[in-house]
Amino acid sequence: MTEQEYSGKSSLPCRHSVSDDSQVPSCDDQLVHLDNVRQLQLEILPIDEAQRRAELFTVLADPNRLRLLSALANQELCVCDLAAGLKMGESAVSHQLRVLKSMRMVNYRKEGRNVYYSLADSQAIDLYKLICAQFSTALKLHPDILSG
Amino acid sequence: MTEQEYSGKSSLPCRHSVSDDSQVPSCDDQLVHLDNVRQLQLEILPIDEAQRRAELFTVLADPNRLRLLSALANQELCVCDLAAGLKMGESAVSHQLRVLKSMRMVNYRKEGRNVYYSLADSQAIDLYKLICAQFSTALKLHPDILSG
DNA sequence: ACAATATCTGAAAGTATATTCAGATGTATA
DNA sequence: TATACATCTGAATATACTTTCAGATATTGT
Repeated sequence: MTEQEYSGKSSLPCRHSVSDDSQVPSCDDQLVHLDNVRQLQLEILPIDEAQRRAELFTVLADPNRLRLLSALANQELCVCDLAAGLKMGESAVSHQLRVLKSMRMVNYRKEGRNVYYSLADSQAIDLYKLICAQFSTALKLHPDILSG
Repeated sequence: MTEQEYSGKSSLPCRHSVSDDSQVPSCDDQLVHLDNVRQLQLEILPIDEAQRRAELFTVLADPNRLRLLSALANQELCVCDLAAGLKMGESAVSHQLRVLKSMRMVNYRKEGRNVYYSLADSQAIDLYKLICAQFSTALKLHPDILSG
């Protein structure tokens, strides 16, 4: 996850063989290599945007957080019911809800001793719902997705 | 990421107050609480499917892997050009390509000393492309997504 | 005020992940 | 064969993440 300038021993251009009419990128000599790399750098997802996208995927990369979101998709729920429903400790649920809250994916509402959480109305949740829809569609077409 | 049965000190049902006509789930007494939890468990994403989805998101949760995928979206590339283009060490690129390969997200083709990688034609990549399309659409609608 | 309850918080422990380094493998070329 | 090169691999290090534990905070009811 570090983004420091790469300065390892292999920063020199490689010089692998290539046919002239090839569609394959080549680095026969330093100039061509540098041109290819510069061209690549224009097309590649910029680091800061890659970082932002990766942060969203990081939040979605935990099965318990996915289950929390799926539980809240139907109704607002308090911490203790979420903990019981997911068979998680209440402290663990609270920690994970804080992660979701920091990404503006859930809202909370205090009522007496309880705190009710619900899906937020945010851009991150919009994207999450779209992804979920894609998952459902893909799963219907290919029930063995990601396992076969 | 452990999925062991929860057996902590707080597994007893909570008993928070509730109004009778409430849409809010209640756990006034043990029976209602258990019913709610059982109902919840029917609606929540099952653990094994949450695990599978989380594994895909885990692969997407690293900025360098997202950048590798974006580079390969346009053309097949060898390890050294990817390393130069992304300013990563070649060993790091190789390690990450192995992760992508294990999820069947990239193919490789050996040509002499070089190994050319390209996006695979797999269900995981289909889903990745759909997610990318959603990202692009959402980003066009909301340029400040995930940061505002 | 006191006890019980629901939630939150921070530290600790265990696990997972990413990169680097050193060296191994396999290929092309002099 | 010997050298250079591209890639891979495994160990080591550093960082990040998840859960648990103990205790803090806040609210309700006696």
